[in-house]
Amino acid sequence: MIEISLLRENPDLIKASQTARGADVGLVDLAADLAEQKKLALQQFETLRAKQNAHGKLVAQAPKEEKAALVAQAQELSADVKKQEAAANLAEQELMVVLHKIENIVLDGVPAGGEENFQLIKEVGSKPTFAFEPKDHVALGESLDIIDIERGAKIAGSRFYFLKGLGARLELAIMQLALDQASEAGFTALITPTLVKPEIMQGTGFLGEHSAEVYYLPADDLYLTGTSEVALAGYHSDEILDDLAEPKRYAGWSTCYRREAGSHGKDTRGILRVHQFNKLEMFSYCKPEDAEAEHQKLLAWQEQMLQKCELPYRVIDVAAGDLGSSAARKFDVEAWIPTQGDYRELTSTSNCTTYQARRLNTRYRDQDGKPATAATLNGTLATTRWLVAILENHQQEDGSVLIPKALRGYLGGVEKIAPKS
RNA sequence: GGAGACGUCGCAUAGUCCGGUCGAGUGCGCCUCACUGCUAAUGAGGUAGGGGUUUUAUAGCCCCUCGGAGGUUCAAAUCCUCUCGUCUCCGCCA
Repeated sequence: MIEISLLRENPDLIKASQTARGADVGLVDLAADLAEQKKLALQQFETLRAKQNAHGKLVAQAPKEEKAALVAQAQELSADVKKQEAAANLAEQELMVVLHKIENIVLDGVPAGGEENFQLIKEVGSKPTFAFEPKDHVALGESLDIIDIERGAKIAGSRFYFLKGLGARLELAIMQLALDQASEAGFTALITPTLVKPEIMQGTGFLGEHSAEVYYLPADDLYLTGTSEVALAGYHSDEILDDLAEPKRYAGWSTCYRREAGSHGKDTRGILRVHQFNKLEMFSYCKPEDAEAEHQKLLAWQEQMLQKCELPYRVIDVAAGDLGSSAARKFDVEAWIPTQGDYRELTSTSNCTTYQARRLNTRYRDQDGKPATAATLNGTLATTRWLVAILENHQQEDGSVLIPKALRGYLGGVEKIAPKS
């Protein structure tokens, strides 16, 4: 949610942002009008209520014989107050509906346009060259006997899979490596609930643009989360954090569930796009003025992980139209996938500035001890999808896959995964 | 699943039976000041959040919030309904 005062003070900034996103610019003037109406309605209500309160004190103190007359007056007042209160509430609701539709103000420097208008920031590492025909991760998973997609489909349907043997251990190794790195960097590990109540799903904004993506359990009125960001963002909701001199950093591990409703026919092969996977997510709460620096740090930590996994990658600055509504800027780190001849997203980090925290009412005490809205940022540090990049980039001519050195310690020293004979 | 108790301003509690003098007392914690070789102790004062409004500002005034949502009433922390959460006992079960 954007700041209401911004509607009055700098509507042009919001409009420019909506334009860059290709979002509805008309919402801005509409919201400004509604805000004004709400304010007037509220003031009228407050004036009447003040009268009613003052009168109520008279009633309370009046001697018995005068009470009946005073109560009769009070009854009239009460009716007016109720009417005006209802009007003020209605105005508030109308404002909120429109306000929630306005997306976060994109930061300076974010490229305008849609998905294809991203800006390339850098390319790191060298793409592998193969003297043989490289296999894709599905073929490797099968020949190494570490990914079983057929049986996944048998028991749960398409986009489900089993990780087996060293495949299962490799996934845990990636998670462990990421968790260790995060812990060293000062993150607090959190294993989060993956079922949440409607108001949390709503509050984190995932029932808006992503609602078709979300699994829902009607019998219990609970939602399955598609990322631990939901739980991590809700963690400090309705709280005032005492000390944000240093950002508060959490590393949330959870299984993630996604319906992939809008992606029929896309990435149908393998485990690139699945209904269930594991993810380690970084999440930072910080002062708004520290948010951009924190964003760079999250990005640096992500790159560090890619480098530990010895993967060639590029970093892109995602265009305004391709940002989530909460994000003011987003960087994706994409790994090279040899058999696709293209880069694919392994991590994504968003600076949500105060947008997300305002809606969830997460604040901190500034230098004067006054509460102010915090900024939130999130970024992936590891997911199941990393297996795809690791398997494909590190495959050898003999059909084996070399394990990146940084991961070997988590696999009991195993250096490579060899095909089943 | 059954029975019951509870949810109040950082923490602990009073207030709820019998509605108005309660936006709310006390203790602890914390902050400021005084006293004091230092610390401790003691004394005085302060100590929730949001919104609006007046003012150069300090500050003041008004409105809302006693887990949440409704309702009754001229008036609700207090009465009623629902809901969420916590705890205890019983049952059942990974």
